[in-house]
Amino acid sequence: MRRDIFQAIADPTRRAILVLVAVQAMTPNAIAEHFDIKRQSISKHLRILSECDLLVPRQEGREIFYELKIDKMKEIDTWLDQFRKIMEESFKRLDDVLYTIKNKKP
Amino acid sequence: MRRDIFQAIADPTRRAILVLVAVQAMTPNAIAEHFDIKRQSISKHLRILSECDLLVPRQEGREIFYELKIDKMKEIDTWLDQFRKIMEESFKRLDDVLYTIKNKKP
DNA sequence: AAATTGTGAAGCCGTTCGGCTTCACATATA
DNA sequence: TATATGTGAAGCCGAACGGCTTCACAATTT
Repeated sequence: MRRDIFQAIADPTRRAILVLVAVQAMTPNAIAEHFDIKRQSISKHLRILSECDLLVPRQEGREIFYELKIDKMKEIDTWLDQFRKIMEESFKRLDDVLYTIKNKKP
Repeated sequence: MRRDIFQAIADPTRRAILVLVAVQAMTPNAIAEHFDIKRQSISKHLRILSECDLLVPRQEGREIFYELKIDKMKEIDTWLDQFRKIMEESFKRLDDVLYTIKNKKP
């Protein structure tokens, strides 16, 4: 089964859960109250998010609080870095071109 | 049909296509040569990426070059911003707590 | 005009996904 | 002990996905 962060955040419900939990760790029931979805379905999402290490469960008596692992979110940022670098290179090449044109002009 | 950037980048092949095209605009055939996948399947991915405005086709004679629209990638970055802000707030609150503890110590 | 090449669209098939319902188990409360 | 509550797991179903094959069309080349 495909299980990576990108597949995990592909679902809008899961993205909403992440935002919710980012503010404050919550139990499955508390999370479900914010959606028009049954608790069991939320649990499925929580399992996927946990398997991807985006969430980590913390037992407290008979309740389980799900907490965001912000470090894992950085992996997305790291992936975006590729494009920042590539674009940076492009602009640099463009600058070179412009520089060459400018210096050829006189 | 679900069609947003997050669903688009959920597929590893599509992520690879984006990286490839980021460096240099390419035709479907040229892209397909980098994968062990039929050209037609690549075309499907290109259609999805185009529908999400991550790529834009540029006709040149009978060839079509697909180009990255870097601006669209920024939407992912914008989404990540939520978490940066939330985390910032958390640290600020933590700082407040530490500051209070420190000042109560006299 | 005829043949070749680049591309997209349609349809098929097996797999995955997202929701639901039902059941099982562990913890807390009476 | 008996009951209520919080949670996860399994199974079902319809929809979507990712790959494939085949076909159709437009632009180029001969």
